[in-house]
Parts: sequence; structure tokens; C-alpha cells
Amino acid sequence: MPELPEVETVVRLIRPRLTGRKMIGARFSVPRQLRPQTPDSVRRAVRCQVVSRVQRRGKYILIDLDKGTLLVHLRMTGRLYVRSSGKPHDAHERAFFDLDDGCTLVLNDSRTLGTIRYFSKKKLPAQIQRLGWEPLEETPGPDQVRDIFRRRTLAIKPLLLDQSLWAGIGNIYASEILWDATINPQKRASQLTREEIRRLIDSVPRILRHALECGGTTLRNFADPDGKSGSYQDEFRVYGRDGETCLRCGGVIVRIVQAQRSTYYCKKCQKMRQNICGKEKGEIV
DNA sequence: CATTACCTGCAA
DNA sequence: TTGCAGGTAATG
Repeated sequence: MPELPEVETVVRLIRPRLTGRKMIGARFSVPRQLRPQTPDSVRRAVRCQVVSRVQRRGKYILIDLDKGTLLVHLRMTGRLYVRSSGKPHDAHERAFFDLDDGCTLVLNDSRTLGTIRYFSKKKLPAQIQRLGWEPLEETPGPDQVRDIFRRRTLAIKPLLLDQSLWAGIGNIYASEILWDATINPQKRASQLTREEIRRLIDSVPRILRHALECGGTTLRNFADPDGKSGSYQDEFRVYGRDGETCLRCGGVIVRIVQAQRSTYYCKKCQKMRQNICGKEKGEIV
């Protein structure tokens, strides 16, 4: 479930069930997910601590305790939920934090790429410090974005996946945002026009907010133990729609690969545009 | 900058 | 059997 809208949805679901609860134990079946820490050290660190706050930064989940913070990243297949006592287990549950009310905070992660680590207060890890704008809270100015893009020759789509610009955009929403902003995903960031940058800055929070209102995206029939699932997949304009028709212009949606990841866009309305000055460098039609 | 590694599960 | 999947860090 892991782009910003999905992570925020998870945080909102677990927050009321965690806040004020004391952790009385912890178990981990894949020690690698805690690296460079160990199951023993994390278990000892969290034991008897009370959850004071649950937050999100980019795609990271921060579970604040009295004396430190648990940092969880779901990566590709991670799911985080609070299970009531007696409810059935699942084969892919990898980490368990037992709470004083009998419930358990569970990390379910089939590919085991998700990460958990504990850090004591005051020292925010580098991963968090490197993150860029929080899309739902701050909107960068066009000149600021232009200054950054000016120096970047990378295509705009893979650049949107760079968490040091906007934090929380992933592979699905990058395509959806660029469709919304009517920008060709292969266009180099340095070649974006002032107008395209303006539309991009506008589209980023609007698409992510809309997805959040839908409860995020649920792909591949993920069964949520709470019976909750997002519906944004019904709102997709381009993602996974290759061969289908563009809902804006009737053009064909195509799939390409950029930086080893799928990108979807409309070949007609997201075509590389001409400048007033003529064809742009690197144009691919 | 691009490529690879880290993993498992499912569909083509 | 291969390729692909909502991500990031570590390599050349």
C-alpha cells in the first residue's frame, strides 16, 4: 500500500488504536528488516514505553514513544495494522508489537523489503532529513522549483520519484500527476516551461489529496484485516490503462519503461509540445 | 548518471 | 519459466 495517500490512510487507521497504549513486548521473524539493529535491541528498547504520537513523513511512519521513535517503511508490500486479540494471523506477518490492551501492532510484508528501526529522541535519521516538501502541507514557489529543475537533465517522471523534491510520490501517482498536469513524462526537468511547472505544482497536492479522500489505492485484491480498502484505482486516468482511451482527449494510453519502472501516459495530449522557439531538445514523438 | 541488490508471489 | 510488482540503498 505504499505511496503517500496509502501511508497516510494507514496512519489515520492505527493512530487512535496506538496512542496512549504501552508496548509490552515485540517479536520479529525477519531480523534483516531491523538492520543495523537486532530483534533483541529493538524489543528491549520499546518495552514498557507508551505511544505518544503517530505521524507520517513522506512514506515513513513515525511511532513516537516516551524516549524514542519507531520508524517504519512499508516499501513495496508492507501493511501495518492493529490486530485485536483472537483475530486470525496471516502467513506474511513479520513483526509484532504487543500492546497493553491485548491488541498487537503487526507488520505484514510478503516481500520482506519493509524496514523497522528504533532511534532515540533528538537524532532524526538521515533518511528523514533528506526528505523534501511534504506535499499536503507545503507548496513550493514556481521560481524555487524552476531553480532546482534547471540543473536536472533527468526526465521529469523518474525525478518525481526522488523523495528529496516532493516526499511521498511513488510510481503510480507520478504517472497520474503528469497526466493531470499534461506533461510528457520523458521531458527533461530542465526543459519544462514555466507554465508546465506551474501546473505540476498545482497537480501534485490535488492528485494526492483526491487519492487520500478515496482511502488510497488497493491493488491486487489486498485484503485489509479491518475490511477497509482504498478505491483510488477506480480513479486512475493512465496507470495500468495502456491500450485504453484517454479520458481527456481520446488519444491512446501507452506504457513505457523509465529507470526500470513502468510509466503510463497519453500519447496525444501529453505529447512533447513545441516551444514558441521551435522543437525542443530531446523530443521523442 | 545507470545498474544492481534486496525479496516473494503471481500472471503471462 | 520469465517478467513484473505501489521502493530505496548501495554500487560502478
